[in-house]
Amino acid sequence: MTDTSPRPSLPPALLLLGPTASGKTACALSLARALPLEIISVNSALVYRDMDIGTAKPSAAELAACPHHLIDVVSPEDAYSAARFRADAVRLMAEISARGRIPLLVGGTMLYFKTLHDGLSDLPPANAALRRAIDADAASHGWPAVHAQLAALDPAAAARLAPNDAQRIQRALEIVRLSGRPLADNYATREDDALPCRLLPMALAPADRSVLHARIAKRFDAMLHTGLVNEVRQLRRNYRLSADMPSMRCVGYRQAWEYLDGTIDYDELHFKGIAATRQLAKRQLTWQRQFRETWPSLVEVNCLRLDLADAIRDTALQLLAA
RNA sequence: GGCCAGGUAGCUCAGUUGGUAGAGCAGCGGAUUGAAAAUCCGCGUGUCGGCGGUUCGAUUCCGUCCCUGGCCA
Repeated sequence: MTDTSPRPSLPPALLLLGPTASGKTACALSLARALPLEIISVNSALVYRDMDIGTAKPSAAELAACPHHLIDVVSPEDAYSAARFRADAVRLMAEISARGRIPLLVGGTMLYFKTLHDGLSDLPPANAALRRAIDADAASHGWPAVHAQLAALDPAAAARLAPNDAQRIQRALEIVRLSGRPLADNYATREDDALPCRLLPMALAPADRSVLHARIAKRFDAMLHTGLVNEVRQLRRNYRLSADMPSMRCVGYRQAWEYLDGTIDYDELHFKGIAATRQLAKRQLTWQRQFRETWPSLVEVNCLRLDLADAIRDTALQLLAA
């Protein structure tokens, strides 16, 4: 389960990862024309229904061109998770392989890819009531105080976290309280659901960051012209949403939310939306550098080359033949 | 053309009672186990508009020129 090296006994699964705006969707559709694929989306934003423009969700025609999975599977009011992704992806890979087709896992949520490659520990799931209590505590005393509480319960866990890392402090405290054991003990027990496929990973990376930045700006402009603000207006009307929900923290949606609240003006929406997207791309590329070092079989392709779709198709065919 | 206010980091600005300067944002690097498009950590030398002058020393004071904005002609 922690190995991407060839295991001929298992059927193959192609992986295609890359930063936002690197051309993953087009490559995936091109691959689907050449191979009997089903696509599994590896994207924490595409899971949300009615969030189409800001997530650059594939069009209805594109979705119809090839079976897609893990798109539009939850309400914007709900949370998805890395663990749920892994379970869903493992099940889907097995089902698709059993149909005699090849799973293509494509997306930019790098933690999700990591859960496939490295697996997860057997941890207690999120507990809404406990999280609410911790949030309330942090609101009145500050996260450093919550961090100090964690330090009293589990010094080693606290030592690994910055006093302001709200999300991880909350999760660590949640795990320690629910399990009654230190975080390290929890991490030591691994889930034992082995992958049903051998992973053949491909990555898109830009040879020149500034070109990716230009694409990001152009695409965000297009989203605004296509009606991103109106999409968020509809979401606010049709769902019971708040700014701190995972769906409304997505790039573009957070800024559109602030714009609709009147906190920022249109120019700021434009600037901050593009900046947030660039920052996302940077974090994704940091993950990819790490994958490059730890996944010996990872094949990287420059996403700025003009014959990208052909290059990816050829790479995939080579990996499958090997 | 005259008067006034400005010209300091990629952007918006602070500051130095004369000892060559610092915030926010952007950017860059890193971390990342059920919220991850999240969350957090680290990184600031820039002819302080140009040229002269005063001074041991000028980004700071003086002169002059250039540029920007406003008001008046």
